[in-house]
Order: sequence, then C-alpha cells, then structure tokens
Amino acid sequence: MANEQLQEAVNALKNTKVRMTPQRHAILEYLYDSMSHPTADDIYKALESKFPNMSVATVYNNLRVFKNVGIVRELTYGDSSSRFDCVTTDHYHVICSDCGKIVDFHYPGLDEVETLAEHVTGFKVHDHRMEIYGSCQECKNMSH
Amino acid sequence: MANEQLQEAVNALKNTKVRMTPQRHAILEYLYDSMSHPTADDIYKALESKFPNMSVATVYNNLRVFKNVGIVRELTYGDSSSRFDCVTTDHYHVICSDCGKIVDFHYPGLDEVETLAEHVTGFKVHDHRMEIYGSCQECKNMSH
DNA sequence: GAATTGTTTATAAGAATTATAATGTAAGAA
DNA sequence: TTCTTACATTATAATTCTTATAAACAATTC
Repeated sequence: MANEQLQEAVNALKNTKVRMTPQRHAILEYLYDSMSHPTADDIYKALESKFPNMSVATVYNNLRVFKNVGIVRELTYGDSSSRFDCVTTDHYHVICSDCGKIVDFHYPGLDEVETLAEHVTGFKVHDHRMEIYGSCQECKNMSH
Repeated sequence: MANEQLQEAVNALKNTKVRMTPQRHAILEYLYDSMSHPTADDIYKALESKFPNMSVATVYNNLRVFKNVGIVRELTYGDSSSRFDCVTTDHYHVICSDCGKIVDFHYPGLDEVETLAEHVTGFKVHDHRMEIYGSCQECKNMSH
C-alpha cells in the first residue's frame, strides 16, 4: 500500500513540469516506506549509501518541490529542524515532549472549528493544524 | 486587566528560585501589554531604548525561563523564527498564510481529543496545540 | 544535433539560537 | 555590615539549519 501511494505521488508529479530523477524517487520512496517523520538530515543520511554524491541542498530543494506540489507536508515543532510527512489521509500527531517520538493519530476532521473561525474572524480558512503533546509509554516509565 | 495578568505572572515567579530583574519585568510587560505574538528580536528591538545595553541572549534566556515556568508559550510556525505568547486563557490562533497576521480565537477546549489520544496511543497527554490557517480579510480583497 | 530548461552538486552565505567566559548584582550567613 | 555564594547579564564566538549561487550535468524541445 505504501507502494500504491508512492505511485500516486509519482503520477501527481508527472502532471507538473517537475521531472522525476533518481534522487527524487529515492526521497519519496524513503518517506512513503518509513512512514516516519524524518528531518531533511535524516533523509540525507539514510540515502548516503545509495547516493554518495548527493548534496544536502538536493534534499531541501526537493522537499520544497514536493511541498509545493502538495504531496509532502512540513511540520515545524519546537525542536530546531523541520520534519516532513507525506500527505496521505487526514491525521494528527501525538508528540512525546521527552524523547520527541511522533505517533500518528486519526481523528475525524475538525471542520466545525474551521467554519466557526471563519465566522468569528472573517478569514477565508484553508486548513488547520493540531498536535497533541505528552509523554510516551517508555518515557512515562522512565520517570519512576 | 493586562496588568492583573502581569502581576499574576510576577507572583508565579516569586514562588520559584527565579529572580525578578528589570529586564525580565520589561519583557513580561511587553508581552502582556502588546498582546501580540512577537519574535525574540521584536522584543529586543522594542526594549532597545529602555535598555540600550541589553543583550539578545538575555531575551532568549528569559523567554526560555518563562517557558519553563509555564507563563509563556513558544509558537513555531513555518517562518524562520519562533514567536512567543503569554499563556492566559485557553485560546487558539488563526493565522493568515499571506501576510502572517495572527488573530486569537476562543474555542471550548478540545478535551475529548486529548482523552481519546491517551487511550489510542498510551501516552500521558499534557497539552495540545491547534492553529487555523487562511487568508485575512485584507489579503482576501487584495487577490481580486 | 543545438538550444533551452530544469537538476544536481559543492560551496558559500545567511539567519536564528545557544554556549562561553567575564563581569555584575542580589540574597544569605557569619 | 561584610563575605560568600548563587544567579543574571553582557558581549562575543560558535552552532545549527536552511537557502543562495554558480558551475557542471541531464533531459526535453525545436
């Protein structure tokens, strides 16, 4: 299923001016396979063996390209570097404040929040973002 | 009322080992008076005339102190620098994707989201964060 | 096949934040 | 009060993440 989603993403790119390159494919593949929330540097390190000559800038550039096309989302949490997540179904993130672990969390979309915000503020609302913070099971046990 | 909240924050600090200094008071005062969401640099610039010798590091250090005590919250959006917000009542932020304006938005707390997340993930949930993105009225009109 | 457009690489530059060391200031004990 | 200790501030240097630049490369179009 990760493969199907990857294919969808590749197809989405075909409809734009964006060319498919080995590096791009590898970055997408890593994102869809790992299903984690890596930083640009995580991706860079993970692909080092496969692409010894790849530049960090390539990772950043392509993540931005993917973001603009809409197949990747950038997550900025408290920690220094951004994390990237492939846009699949609507889900939220539960984040461990102690170790930084990120777990996906499905929840019916908060549409009513968006509509209420439109009425109250006069904005044209496009999107929202929510994160939940806490201590994961491992870190909970650590603090005994 | 901003003054009352400021007093509360000052009192909260008295109960810790944290000392009150002129710089700290000025930073808090600015946060509570302006009711905006300034960056560290905004604060630094705003207090320049009052404290010509203050270092940027002081602003950063103290914002972190306030954050740890729990009277200030750090907001990390896509843009490069963090923004800081005094923790008052529970409210969310509506952010203009075009001009960056931030508007407060009151909404009954999403407690059920937190409890559901606890059950599903096994986390001990402390907190959550939500932001709503859209175009403010000015930017809506601009794009005609 | 030549020209154009887009891509990668390597490196340098930029910006935000943190660490360090020296100096300053307030609180507590003698 | 004076000495000592602990905390704060300042100035500067160092780090880290990210972006810009220019040259080399590859693919697409005419």
